[in-house]
Amino acid sequence: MLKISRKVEYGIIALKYLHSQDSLCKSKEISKKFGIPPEVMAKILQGLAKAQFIQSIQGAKGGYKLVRCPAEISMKDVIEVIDGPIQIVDCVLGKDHCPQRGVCNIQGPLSNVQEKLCEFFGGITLVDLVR
Amino acid sequence: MLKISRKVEYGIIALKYLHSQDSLCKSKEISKKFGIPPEVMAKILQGLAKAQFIQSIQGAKGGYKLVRCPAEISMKDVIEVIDGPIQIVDCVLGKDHCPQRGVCNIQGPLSNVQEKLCEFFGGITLVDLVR
DNA sequence: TACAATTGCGACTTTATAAGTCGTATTTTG
DNA sequence: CAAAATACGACTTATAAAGTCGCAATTGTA
Repeated sequence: MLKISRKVEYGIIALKYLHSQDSLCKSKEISKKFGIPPEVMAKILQGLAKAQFIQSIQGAKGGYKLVRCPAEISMKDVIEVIDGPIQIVDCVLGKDHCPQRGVCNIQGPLSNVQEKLCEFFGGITLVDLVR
Repeated sequence: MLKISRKVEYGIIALKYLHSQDSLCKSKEISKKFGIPPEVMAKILQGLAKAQFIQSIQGAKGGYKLVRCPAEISMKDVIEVIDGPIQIVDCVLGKDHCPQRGVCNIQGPLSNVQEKLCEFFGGITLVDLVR
């Protein structure tokens, strides 16, 4: 309920670590240091690389490094890259055919809340998470 | 992910309905009107009654009615009554023994985020959800 | 050029939690 | 006493999160 997924946690942990290191880090190195399952860590870093928050360098001696300014990485970004769009209820973005369709009295107000929540997480950056 | 549970949705729907009616409403009446499973609706209303947001009257001719001012019912209240405390990650309130214990670099900052999130939902009242 | 170390990707299994169901007791009205 | 409602707890089912496995692609180095 209103939980941040462990993947997002792992992502933030990794981003913070990459920020503190500022040299090439291997996926296994991070997963070992923080007790994160290595396959999971790998996939998260791959996703973050695809989204251009970090840069990946393949091959032996490869690894990842942060390439964006921490002030320009928000929690909203990280959440959406890793878990997809923030959606407090299924109906708001219209994906779901819930039984309340038509009579539901909360869709409008909640879509409003959702928007504000996005702004909330958009306003929290890696800088805030480093403190 | 960051979802509001269906129970909370149902709770908000019911509270809004009770607000709009302002006479005794039966659980089945609400569940029927909004396509909510009656047993689920019943338990949610029981919880809201226990928490003193609504008043329950037992027996034939019984039902529920709103007894608190809508401006004094926040989403945080509703969420916590129905689903328990808002907890964006397990570690923050210390319940969980996560593998990151000790090396985790995000507990402090995230507990801060959690606090702000509580304020966020504490600031949204039934009045806002009626509009 | 072969090998080791790394990232990249997809399918699968397991586990946890949300959601819903069922049965029965209790209260109150007529 | 019967009918209509709330009250409560145990159980089952469905869904989503979390983790595992296997193999391909890339690159440095002996």
